[in-house]
This record gives sequence, C-alpha cells and structure tokens, in this order.
Amino acid sequence: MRELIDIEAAHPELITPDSPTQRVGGEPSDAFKPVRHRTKMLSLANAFSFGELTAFFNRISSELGTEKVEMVCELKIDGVAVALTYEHGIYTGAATRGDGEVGEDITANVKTIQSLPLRLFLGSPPDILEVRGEAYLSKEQFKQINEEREEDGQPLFANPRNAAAGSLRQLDPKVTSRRHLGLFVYALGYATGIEFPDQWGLLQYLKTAGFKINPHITKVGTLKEAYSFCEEWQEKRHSLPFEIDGVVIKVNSFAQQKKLGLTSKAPRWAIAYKFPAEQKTTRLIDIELNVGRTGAVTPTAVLEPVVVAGSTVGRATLHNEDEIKRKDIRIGDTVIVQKAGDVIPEIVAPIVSKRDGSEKEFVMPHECPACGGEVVRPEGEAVARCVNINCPAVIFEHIIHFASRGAMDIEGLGESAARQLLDKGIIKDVADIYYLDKEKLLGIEHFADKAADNLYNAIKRSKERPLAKLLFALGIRHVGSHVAEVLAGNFESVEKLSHATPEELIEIQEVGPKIAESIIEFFHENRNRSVVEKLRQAGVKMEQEKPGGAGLSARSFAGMTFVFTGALTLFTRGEAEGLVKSMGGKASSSVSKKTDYVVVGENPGSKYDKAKSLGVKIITEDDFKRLVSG
DNA sequence: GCACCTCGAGTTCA
DNA sequence: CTCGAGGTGC
Repeated sequence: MRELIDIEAAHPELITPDSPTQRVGGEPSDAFKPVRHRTKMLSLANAFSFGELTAFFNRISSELGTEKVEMVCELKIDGVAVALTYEHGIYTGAATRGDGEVGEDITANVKTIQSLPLRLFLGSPPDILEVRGEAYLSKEQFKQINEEREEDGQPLFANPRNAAAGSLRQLDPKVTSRRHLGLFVYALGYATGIEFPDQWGLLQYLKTAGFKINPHITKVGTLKEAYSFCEEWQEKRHSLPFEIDGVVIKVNSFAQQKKLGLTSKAPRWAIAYKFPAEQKTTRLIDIELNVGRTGAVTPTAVLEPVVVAGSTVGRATLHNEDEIKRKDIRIGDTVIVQKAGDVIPEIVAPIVSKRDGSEKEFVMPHECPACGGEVVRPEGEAVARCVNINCPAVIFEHIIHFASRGAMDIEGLGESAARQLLDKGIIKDVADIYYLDKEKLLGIEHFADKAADNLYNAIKRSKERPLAKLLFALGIRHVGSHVAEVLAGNFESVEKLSHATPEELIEIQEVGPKIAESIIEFFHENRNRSVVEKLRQAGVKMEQEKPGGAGLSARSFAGMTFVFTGALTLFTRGEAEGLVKSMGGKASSSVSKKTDYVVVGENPGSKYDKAKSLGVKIITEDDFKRLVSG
C-alpha cells in the first residue's frame, strides 16, 4: 500500500483514476469526513400489512386523480445506503447516508467494491452524476466473516447489514476489500443535463452505464399485483444469496412522483413493504421505572435475555401505563418480543395461555422511585410525572441534557462526571457548571490533569453557543431544538423572550397556546430566573448579534417578498412561508422584479430560471435558514 | 372538528 | 424507533 501511494506521488501521470490497480488506495485522511449530500437522502415510509399498503395506494390514486398508477417493485436489500458521485463519468466519491443531509466520506472503501464501475460506459456522461444504492454482504460472505471473527475471538456481527456497515467504516481499505461487498444502485441523487421519464427508464440507464441493478424488479399496474410481488418474495427470500427485509414500491412516472411530492423525511410516492420482524418469546421478569428530565416516569420491561434479530435483548420500553394496560402485560408474563425497525426492542403481546396465576398487574406508583416525591398524572394525559422540582433524578437528567450535543455541547460532561459532581454537592444546577475550576474538576474520579483541562475548556467554549442552543438547553417544556430555533429567530435575547406576552408568542408561526404558556411559566418560576441570572453572571452569551451591514436583519423581513421553488427539505413550504410572514415579509408564488429573494430547494422549476433572467437574488434553503435564525 | 405533519421526549444495544 | 401532543390547514 505504502509503495503504491509513493509510486503515485512520484508519477501521477502514469495513473488514471479508473485504473484497475487503483481499487485500494486513496487519501486515508479524507476517511469519514462529513460530506453534504447534494439532495437530501430520504428514508421511506413503511407498510407492515396489506391494509397499510392499500391505504398508501388509495392516497396516491386519489391525489393523482386516477386508479391507474404504474408502479415499480424492487427488493429491499438489507445493507447500507451509499451515495456515489461521478464527475464526467469517473468515480470521484462516496458517502454514507448519515442523517440524510450530511454523511461520511467513504470514497476509498467503496472503491474496493469489485462491481463498482470506476468509469461509466456512457458516450457523453453528465458533468456530475450522483446515484444512490445499497452496499451489502452476501449471506455467504457474512457467514465466512463471522467464522473468521470467531476464530480470532472478536465479537460477531449480528447481521449482514451490521457487518456491511462495519466493513465500510474501516480505516484501512484493504480490510474492506477483503470483505467482498456487493452493490446495487436504485436511485438518482443528482444529475446534470439528463432527465428520465420514469423509474424504470432510470434503472435501465444505470444498468447501461455499468452499475449493477437488482435483477428482481417488476413493473405493475395494480395494488393487487404489487402485493403479490411482496408475498412472493416473502416466501422466496431465503433462496436469495443476500438478505432482504422487504419490497420497495415506487410510483413509476417521475411526473407523478413530482405531483405527489415529499415530506421532510420520505418521498410520498414510495413505500417500503416490510416483512414481519423476527419474533421470540421470553419472560418479563420485572418492570422498572425511569425518571426523565421532565420528571416523566417511564416503565421499562426487564426481560430474561433473548437473542432477537441478531442481538441480545434484556430491556424494552413500555412507554406508559396505558400502553401496558392496552396490551394487558403483567409482571411474570411470557411475552412476544421483536425489534422495531430491527433496532429498538418492543413487546408485542403477552401469551395469555401461558399464565399460571402468579402474574402481577403493573400499577404506576404514586411515589417517585428516585426521590419518593409525588407522582402526578394529569387528567387526559398519558405520562405520569414526578413533580418534585428538587428530584435528584430530574436534576441529573437535566444536566445531561444541558451538556448534550444538540444543546450546549460540553464534551466531557457525561453521565459519570455529572453524577459525581452532583453527589459530591459540587454543583446543584446547570449554572453551577460555569463556576467550576480546575481544582474542583480534579476531584472527579478518572479525571486526571488532562481530562480536567479539557472539560474546563469545553465549558468555557460552551458560553458562546448560539441563542437557539441555549434556549433548547434550558429545558423549557415543549421547547425542543426546532421550536428553540424558531424562538431565536424572533427574539434577540433571553431577556426579550422572558418579557414576551402570551399574545406576542402566539403570533409566531408554530407557537400555539401550550408552548406560549409553558414559556411564560418557565420565566415566572423564581428558580429558573435565578439560574438564568447565574448563567449570565458567569458570562454565558444570552443574545445574538443581528446580521449587520447590507444584509438582512434577522428580526424583520418587513416589506420583503420571498418566493420558494423546488422541494424544500429543511422546512415544509407552509413553515417557510409562515416564517416569512411571522417576520413581517410576504411569500409569493410567482417571481417578478419586485421579488427580493428566491429560495431554491431540490429540483427547482421554471421560477429558478426566471429569477436568474430577472437578476433576482437566489439563495439556498440553508442561506434562508441562516437569515431566519440570525 | 378532524386529518395530517412535525416535534418532543424517552429508549436499546454494541 | 415509539407514542403522545402541539400546530396547521381543510
């Protein structure tokens, strides 16, 4: 490997990027760097029954105004979604799905996949082509890898998908190469200068271009045919050399797809029919209670450990008291367990016939399991909560939330550190975090010189987090990350927000009476006010600078007109237009000279061209988001 | 008033 | 991923 790179460095002209000797190599330093997808990588809505499939079909046919909807059925390979980029027909990059917007760079590892074309068989390839597909391991390879791992005493992979994911996360592409991953492509992420009539046509094009597409695809014209395909493969799945977990059904015509549109999570023109999950039975030994940061008391089932879908399950959430009643789950029951989405364990139902009478019904206690305080379940609500504002469990969870990544992002302040700081009485609330010095930090177990330094610096850095993060971190009920962003877009400081009236708050898009009340109540509470004051004293930034100069003011779009075009991914169209209105601007549907900004989403239409010809400012959705949130 | 989306909050295991 | 709940549009 070293030598290969050295040769390349010495004689770059001798090596073309698609040379067969170049499967293993690349820039290790780029590995796993974040990569922004050109268009969001969505997931799919699921159907678990014929009924749900029917509901999907009814919805699309009513929205399209016809029962005649041609659909494409494809097997749903149980692997890892990847995005592949080709520039002028040459493979230049690959990324994982990540959160859909930003994935990780796995260019070097994907390059080792033998069936990946390094150069496309196209006369005039598009300047940029991004295709999406599934990297997977055959059942055979999976077995072999696990056998080797067993011999080496390494932990086994639970299933081919985990093994495939693990293989793509290798720092050394040579390891990935030895795993012999397969690859099927099935979708277009982005392409310059080409258009297709439908999914079927796209698949044929991808095949011609040199990609592997899964051979088991079919075009159908009715719901019944689609369902037959699902049933057929549910039966035959075991005869395939790779694992599948369902069938994907897509509306074939791209014109119809466009008409149906997207939600922020998934296209509305496709659905994944999922085969029934693997189920096991085990005994429910006990029901434990957890107290969350809002005081919510959540019952969790403690199970006799059992292997389900490749991993051992020992606990499963039961959500709330009603859920337990509805399913009639009792302590001591034999229960059926499965994994929702193959990840989160779930109790499906008890096996009533196995009862011997010793089972006990669950009763939500009136006393908090953590502090003994009162547990109250308000009329009409599902969740029971500990109402003691001094409950140590609530305070602990609150601190964890405050320091978490989406909030103040204090690296090093995890469960163990928080627990010790609280137990030793060094901190009592989140504001005390900012009064810690190195000496106090050294008192924490496992915190030597360096760790204490790191944490101290992380705390210092967190004082500069944007207003939205701080508002989220405060833990105001009903104010999650999203609402916090909205609030930060409407108020320039904590101070201003704390003086807002209910009327002012309800004016804001996406803030209704409940959220307004919760905010008012939060700032009414003395203890909260003093925490905020302590944070301010410590130097935590409580306001945000307005974007200055010629740019827009984050507070006001007064007199400005916005037009949205293309599919938005960060907001729904309604939200985006609502935000503009709530900030005093106008959202219009057609572009004119008077339009101030055209915000382009995915696959922008003619409005984009018009804006260009009129010289109207064109901004991306990200730019728009920054404008809105300051 | 209802249906539909989102969001919030809690959660599992490796 | 789940459920429950808040907000919005018809």
